[in-house]
Amino acid sequence: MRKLTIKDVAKHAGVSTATISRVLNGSGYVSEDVRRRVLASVKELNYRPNAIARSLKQEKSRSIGMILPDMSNPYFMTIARTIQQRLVAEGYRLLFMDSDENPDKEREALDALLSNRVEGLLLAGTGGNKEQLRQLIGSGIPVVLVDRCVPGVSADLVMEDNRGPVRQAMEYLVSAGHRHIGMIHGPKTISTALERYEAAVRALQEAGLQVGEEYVYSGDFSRKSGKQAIQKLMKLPVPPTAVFSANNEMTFGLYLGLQEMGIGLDEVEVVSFGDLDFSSLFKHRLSVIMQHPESIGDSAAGILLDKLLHQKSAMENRIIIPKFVQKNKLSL
Amino acid sequence: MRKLTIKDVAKHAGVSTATISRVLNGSGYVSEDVRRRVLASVKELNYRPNAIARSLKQEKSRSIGMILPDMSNPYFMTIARTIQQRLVAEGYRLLFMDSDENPDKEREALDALLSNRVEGLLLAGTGGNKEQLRQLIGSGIPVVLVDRCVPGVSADLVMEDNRGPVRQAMEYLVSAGHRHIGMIHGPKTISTALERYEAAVRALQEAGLQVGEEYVYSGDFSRKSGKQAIQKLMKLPVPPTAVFSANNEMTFGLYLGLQEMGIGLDEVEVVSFGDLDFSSLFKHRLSVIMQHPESIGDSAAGILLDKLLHQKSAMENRIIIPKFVQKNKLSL
DNA sequence: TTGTACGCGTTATCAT
DNA sequence: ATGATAACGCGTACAA
Repeated sequence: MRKLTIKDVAKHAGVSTATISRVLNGSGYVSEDVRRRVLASVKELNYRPNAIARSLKQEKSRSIGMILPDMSNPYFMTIARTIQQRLVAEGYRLLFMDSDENPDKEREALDALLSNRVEGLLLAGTGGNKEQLRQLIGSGIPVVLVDRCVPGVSADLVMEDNRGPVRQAMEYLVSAGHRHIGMIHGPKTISTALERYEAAVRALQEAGLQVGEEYVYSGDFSRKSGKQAIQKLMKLPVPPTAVFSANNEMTFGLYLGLQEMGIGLDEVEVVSFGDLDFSSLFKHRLSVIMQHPESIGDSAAGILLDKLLHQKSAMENRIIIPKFVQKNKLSL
Repeated sequence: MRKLTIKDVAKHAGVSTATISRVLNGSGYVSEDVRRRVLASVKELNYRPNAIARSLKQEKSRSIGMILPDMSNPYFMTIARTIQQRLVAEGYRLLFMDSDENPDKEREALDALLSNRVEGLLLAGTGGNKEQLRQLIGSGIPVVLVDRCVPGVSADLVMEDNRGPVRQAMEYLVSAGHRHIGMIHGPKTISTALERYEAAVRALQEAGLQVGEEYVYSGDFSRKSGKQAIQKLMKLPVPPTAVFSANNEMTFGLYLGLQEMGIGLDEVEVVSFGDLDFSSLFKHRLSVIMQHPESIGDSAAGILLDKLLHQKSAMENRIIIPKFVQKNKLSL
């Protein structure tokens, strides 16, 4: 089966290529008679327009780039899913890449997307590649930062408030009587990690609690690092009675770690930024700062589409407020 | 910032466009002197070749399509992640779409991918769109079916053996003394669901057990349907003492359902096709048929790349054998 | 070693 | 209402 082009269809239908194009795009006038003949030929030959040629001619790729840090984190995948659906519904295709929290990979992804002339970019960044991002934004391509801001780069932004809920969570822990609170944080190059860290430390200080350095563990948002963290914390001379974990994956790791050490999962009071959707299945003393990935995705896609479809240019910052929920109060 | 083309670079470097192209693609001879000048110009202007034009000219899109049923199922996302990494490493880009187990969406995705002239396709199908798939394969585009075959469509295939492990699992349940075994299956249009179903029923029959219709629930591979299933099963006059669930998400739902009904999670012996990676955290009597999404992804990408890069044409069927593991024996 | 010019499959402009 | 044709940005055969 040879490569089928618009010319073949034109020949088959006995009209010019221009007419085929007009029928397929609904542009210009075409008599009902000819239209039917063309459509018949298209169907018979099973012709499908070449999107690449169309893109070149129109100087529009109809594609959007998205770079997320972790394709195996349900939080990001929910965002991805939401965005994907909205964009496809509007006739865009999504070029979706995974940076793996690695600025180098992120940079490569960025390069690839630019070569493909994406019309817009959605990014949950690693914190690096600031210069490229600035250039990119300067060049007029709409960029929407998702979940995380990139300090020094000003762009549209959809994220969740990190500070407020963390403060609330810490106040809860203190009021519950905890005096030794462990902290498992993410890489400080990532804005969400930094904000959660700062807010946590400040809230405790204001509550009159000193946070010993040995109670703070710097993880990398991975399950594995959460596990290592809790195992280190629980071996302290005075182990923490409560722990704050800065994301869902590390919290998961935390519980796996406790389990492995033979420590009851409900012996430690835990606050997690981000949900563990299976937590009702085991005994815990878990409170969660509930995130809203669907809202994030929806807002981000909405803002991007506004710029793409309606040339909106004002910059938007949408902050979604996560809710602090004591799951143990609900489920046990 | 205007749109930058190869001509601008040529002008800036004082050479012809052909030379620029040669430098950038490492094709043909270019003097070291000129090469340096060109690269300097490229960097200075921050020029990036237009992948769309390149694709058109070369009649190669350098992109691969992938359609998976569920972007929120960790099993599929692990496959996706693996494939994505391998393909990107070889210079391909991955157009990744989500069919949501819906043949209509799958069809749209297929159309979009064909319009984009993907050079290969990876598909975990819904079971529909057979005619299109046959055409597609006939047209010479390498297609690798992933995780699921599509009956009546012959193509390369990487999947896991469904029958063997299920038989093993059923024999285990029977030998453990269970006489009332519930079954939660997926849609029979999906090959994995059908195979698991048939194998389960046959194994029980051969063990001399009649499976009452009321013990069989037809789910849709979703968490929600697993929950509904168990809630129905446990309300039977004689509730099952063991349940077989045909995928990970339904097993998750199963436990959520038990939890909601106030039934101890370890009161029912469960066999799940596909792992629950958090199961060590709660009391269970769970056995798992462990799948190997990384192997699936790796093999699938490998086969596709062989065809793409080395024109291999022989058809391959790779069957991976999942291991039956009694998790309770390990973790409790 | 380098430059000229054509063509990839479309869409859009200008005739008719 | 329809057709001829230029142009989108690039790679490459051919010429020099």
